[in-house]
Amino acid sequence: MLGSRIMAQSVKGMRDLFGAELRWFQHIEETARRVFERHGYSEIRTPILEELDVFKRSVGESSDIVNKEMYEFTDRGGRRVVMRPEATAGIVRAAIQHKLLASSDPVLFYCIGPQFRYERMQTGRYRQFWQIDAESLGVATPESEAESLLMLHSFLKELGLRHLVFSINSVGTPESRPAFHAAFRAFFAQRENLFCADCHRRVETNPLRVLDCKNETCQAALEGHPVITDHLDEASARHHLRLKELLMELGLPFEENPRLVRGLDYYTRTAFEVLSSDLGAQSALLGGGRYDGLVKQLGGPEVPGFGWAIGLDRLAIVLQQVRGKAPYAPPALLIPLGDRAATEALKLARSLWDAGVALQLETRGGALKKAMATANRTGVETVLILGDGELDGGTITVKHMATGEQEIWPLGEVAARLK
RNA sequence: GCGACUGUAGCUCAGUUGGUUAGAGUACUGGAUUGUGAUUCCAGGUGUCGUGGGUUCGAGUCCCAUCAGUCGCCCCA
Repeated sequence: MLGSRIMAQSVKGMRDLFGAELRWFQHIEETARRVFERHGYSEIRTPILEELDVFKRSVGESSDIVNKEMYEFTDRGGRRVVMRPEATAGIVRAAIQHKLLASSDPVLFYCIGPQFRYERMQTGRYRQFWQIDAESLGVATPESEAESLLMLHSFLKELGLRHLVFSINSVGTPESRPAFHAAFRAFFAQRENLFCADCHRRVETNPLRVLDCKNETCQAALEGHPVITDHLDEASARHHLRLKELLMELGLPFEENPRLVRGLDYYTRTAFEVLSSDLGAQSALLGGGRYDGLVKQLGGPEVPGFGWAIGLDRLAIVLQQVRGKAPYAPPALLIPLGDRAATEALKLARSLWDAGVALQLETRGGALKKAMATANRTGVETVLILGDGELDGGTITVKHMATGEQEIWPLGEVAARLK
């Protein structure tokens, strides 16, 4: 008894989803499935646990995720395993394992599920968080990126989000990046005293990361910095130009952000993000990009890929801000009065359920007043009352909670009229 | 990993330089209405004051630790 209070506590950063918030999650997931299937994507569900190397070789050994944020342990068989911190690596691993990339056919997958990162909690940031992920493997064209972004756009549009702007950039290729690094380091050296300690570290390990330092002084010091897109190889430059042309052609709202870089090492060429001001410091609502070297790095053929991930927890917060309550109304409530009606209500409910009608049954057997109060509180729109009078007449009393109006329906018409 | 703040009824919160028996609204239960919901009226439980120590004659209040939450840094979804 003393201990039970302490036990009834979820692990730090892990939460239970239910009620209004879960309604939003469900609505988001249903919308995602509908839109993605319409685009020819199919679902994949990969394991929570992956071999440590899957993430070391993809996300990058220098990244914070791999260095200090992974739930990593040795299982009973002595395997080094990790609870996935992101979805892409596992999906690519699966595609390789099942030889899905053997032909030149594109592989279009989406994946909805929890991810795990051991981090300090903040608004919209949990240690178990949920992502919706879409990956397009096997196509290198800007057209495939436009298609993916178009799908993302209709997904967000159907959720009721407006005024979202895609922020895009190109981070080049591993071959072309050294040219930019050299130019950037030269720029940095001229004014290195203006940058913070973190940036001095970053300029050595990953110069791109200096560009998105949150420090205002550093951002000011970056004025006039060399732009990555000026140092691209010719093919990457054409690719970038073509994508922008397509986005304009399609009327997709975007802005070029030469300081946009991504935290995962595997991105090549196109990188993009969508931010939201409703998320406090955790402004990133979604992000993604191209990863042409990843499949090979994970032991597969040389196959390109493009994908993105959106945070469900954060998306739910934004939707709550702009749309309020989740689009959900509980089904009609059937209230029996008296012992005879209690039996008949179960029979009636069964026939309605069998006919596909959504219905809740009041089984507490208390006063009508109490049942009505519950119905009112939980937002029930229609109440069906079944008492001796109704049973004798083969009817049922129907009350519409919003207006308070009541009417009498023949029992035989209930199924049809409720549908 | 670092910093700031918070923790009192199921929920939202009061609670005076430390002072007796811990409060309001809402929700809950019963009644005015034994077949009608936000309303009104009356009556009533609301609780180990996050947890464990310490200071004190005395701690919801002060100190320490710990757990949890919120918000930043870092990083990302």
